[in-house]
Amino acid sequence: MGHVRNYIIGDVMARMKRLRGFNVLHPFGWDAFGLPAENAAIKSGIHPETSTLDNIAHMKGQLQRLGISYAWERELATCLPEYYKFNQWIFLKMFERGLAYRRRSSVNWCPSCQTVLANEQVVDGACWRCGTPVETRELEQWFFRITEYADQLLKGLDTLEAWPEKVVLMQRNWIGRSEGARITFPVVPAGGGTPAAGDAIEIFTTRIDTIYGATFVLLAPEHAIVHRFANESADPKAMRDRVARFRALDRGARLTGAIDKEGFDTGRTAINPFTGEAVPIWVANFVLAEYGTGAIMAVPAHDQRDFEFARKYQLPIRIAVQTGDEAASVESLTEASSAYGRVVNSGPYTGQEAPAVIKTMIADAERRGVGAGEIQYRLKDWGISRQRYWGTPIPVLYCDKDGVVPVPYEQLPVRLPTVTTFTGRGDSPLAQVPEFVNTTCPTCGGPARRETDTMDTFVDSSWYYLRFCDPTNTEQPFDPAKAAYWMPVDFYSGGVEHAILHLLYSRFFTRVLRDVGLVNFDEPFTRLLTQGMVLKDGHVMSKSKGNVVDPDDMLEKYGADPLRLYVMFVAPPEKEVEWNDAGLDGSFRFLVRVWRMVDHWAETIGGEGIPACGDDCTPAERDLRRKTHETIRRVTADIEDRMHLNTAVSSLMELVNELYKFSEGTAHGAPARVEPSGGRTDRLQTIAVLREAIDALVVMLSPFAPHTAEELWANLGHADGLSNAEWPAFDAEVAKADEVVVPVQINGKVRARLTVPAGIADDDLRELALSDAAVRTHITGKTVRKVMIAKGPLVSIVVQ
RNA sequence: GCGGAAGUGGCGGAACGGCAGACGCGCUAGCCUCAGGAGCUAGUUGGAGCAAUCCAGUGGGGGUUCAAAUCCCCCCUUCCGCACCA
Repeated sequence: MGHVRNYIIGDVMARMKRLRGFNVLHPFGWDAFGLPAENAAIKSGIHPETSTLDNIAHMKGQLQRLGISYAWERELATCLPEYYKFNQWIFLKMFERGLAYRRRSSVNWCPSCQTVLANEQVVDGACWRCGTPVETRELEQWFFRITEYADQLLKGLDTLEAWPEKVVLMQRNWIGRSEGARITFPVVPAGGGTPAAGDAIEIFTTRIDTIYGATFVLLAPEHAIVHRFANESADPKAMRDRVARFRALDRGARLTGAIDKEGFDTGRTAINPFTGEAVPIWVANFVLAEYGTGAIMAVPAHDQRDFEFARKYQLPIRIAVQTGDEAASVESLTEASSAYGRVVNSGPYTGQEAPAVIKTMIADAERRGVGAGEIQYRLKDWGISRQRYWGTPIPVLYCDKDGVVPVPYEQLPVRLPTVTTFTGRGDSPLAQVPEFVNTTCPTCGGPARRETDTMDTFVDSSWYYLRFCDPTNTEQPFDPAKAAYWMPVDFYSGGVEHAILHLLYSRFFTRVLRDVGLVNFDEPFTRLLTQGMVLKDGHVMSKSKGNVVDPDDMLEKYGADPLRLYVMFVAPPEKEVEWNDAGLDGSFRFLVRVWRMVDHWAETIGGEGIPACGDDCTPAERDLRRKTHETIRRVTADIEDRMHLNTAVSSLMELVNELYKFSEGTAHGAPARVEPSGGRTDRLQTIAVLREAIDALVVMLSPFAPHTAEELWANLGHADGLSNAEWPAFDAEVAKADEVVVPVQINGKVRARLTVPAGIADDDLRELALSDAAVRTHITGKTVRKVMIAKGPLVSIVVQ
């Protein structure tokens, strides 16, 4: 149901914009590769291709029954070679640019299933399928160098004015930029003495101003130099065992929660390049190998983690920054103070203030050749290798002579071979297909082996929006000219679950394709709407919870229009909603009410040749016209500017209520059919006013309830369908009220309401307010201090 | 721990410095009906009053303002994201 909501929102926007005269591209594609289909194959033996195509057929039928106006002629499915060929094409472009590369990296490995698991398949540190504790394995994996674009991706966020702030913030945090410095700590040889040139540990810090308080160095267990220290130690095996234990412990504990800070002394020391003193080097389980340099300078006085570590192992603590007037003593410290302030105990820098001192110290480090300013990102390169079948083959082969060889463009696509048995065991299923694996090297003609990993399915979804511009192109992913016409995407909606990965990857791909010369913009999605989830009994609908509301059932029971209308009416799109059948009844009733009302008038006011509304209206007609135009204004703004589709619907409901009242006042029925040529003008005017209101209503209703609206439109005698209709034009002159009700506040409380001509002069209004009977009872015997007229208008009187 | 969002009738929600509760659901009464899980009309925040009207009221407490659901500060609750990022 959540997806259905998303599609309806998009359809309302698309239909509305079409009526507004825009050329709208509203396409649909199937993100068809991925684990669910493969897991089903492992369980049931049905081939992923079969189940995927079945699913597509079923869902397509559902979307069509919902009346979502997709450009089906541009439909695409990522599992088809016509599409994934260009995943491979883009991969090759990335490879050429050094943006796709291979390195060893750790993965989650289930020893029982003999396979690699994605992070989300690891539940509480164990395999989701068999419950076996997950191990870490080092495998050669392909990566996309997204970190190359980290700065651009961060800066680009500032231009995304029509994105929810929340998503921008999440991306900003995810990218995680830190400004700091890389500092070299020379390593003292095992037996003591002067450090050898070039033998040093590099650390990254954002707080170089605290470096005089750096009393030890901490290494990640994975840090390369730890091996060497072990070899050079008295008992290499003992040290290696401790490291191995840390690495294993670390993993399990990370997945379940917090881990205790632990570490051990390597027995070695390094020189703090600022103080010149030798400080101990320890290994600590909380230092991350993947971030920075995998080594840190520990400043226990000013970093809470280092503080806890120092206290636990009785390592020295030294204060280097003072924030208040009084110097704190090391003995009295109960926690680290990470605030910026005045640098103390810091040699020549003592007395200088952050942030200036940070600049000075970095400059000095650079001049002395012991470090440099550096920017670090939390963002890591994107590992795209999956040891799975149902995905895009990575277009690379391995030749004994030529090494890693990209598949030539003219040999694309590298087709996914048909694998018939799925066990879920062993390495990549593709490795079990010799006809696939064994091939010839395009460079030397000798034997070569194909890469058997497939791509992460996020690759598929990182550029599909561009493919819609030119979905049948066989030569390139899309024609740049066509992309330039349609792109970037003006309106993009989806769940918040895509806030980081999908949207970040798409932004990355867009920039890569820009650098390749295929697109001429940086940001793929101009306006983003993150729609809320649809809940049932307070929980996300899911098969395992058994709380799924099947859209098919609702379509069966109510039809598409009430379902569409209800889903739009129940809450603003970005809010999550609790599913409620009773509300759907209400939407159904509303549509019946509209039908009945239009049906009632259709014969009288239908057909061609109804004149435009004239000026000599009865008060009732005048009111209806005003309501009509006020509704046009509100509905237009609600859909186009605010995307508050729920209030757009409620405005339409108000107009319908008004029409019922109007009909009531028109002698309980329709005036007799009046021929435009010989009719009485008052009747003609009534007809014209009704026609204006009902035409506008039907057109504005059509994005929400297209089937009903189309039928009504035809019944009203419009020869052309709604696709040729125009969104009604707002006339400010008509919408303007003749009279307005002005509240009068006395000391902040509304004590009276005056009905006055619109546009009344402030002085006259003040006069009227002060002479009003109800107002007088509240101000007699008191002193009027102030009378002001606020926009609205509204009168505010202050008395004492 | 850090960051973010949100707390409004019995319910979904409107209003986002200017008439709190639009619109809908539910409920109540009346009309129409053989009947109604149909339709129409009216009512529906709490308290006082026959009534006009008055008092209180947007999680709690303070503040800014002629005027606060709306802006600012503190607190409570719920949800979400990140979680040793040096």
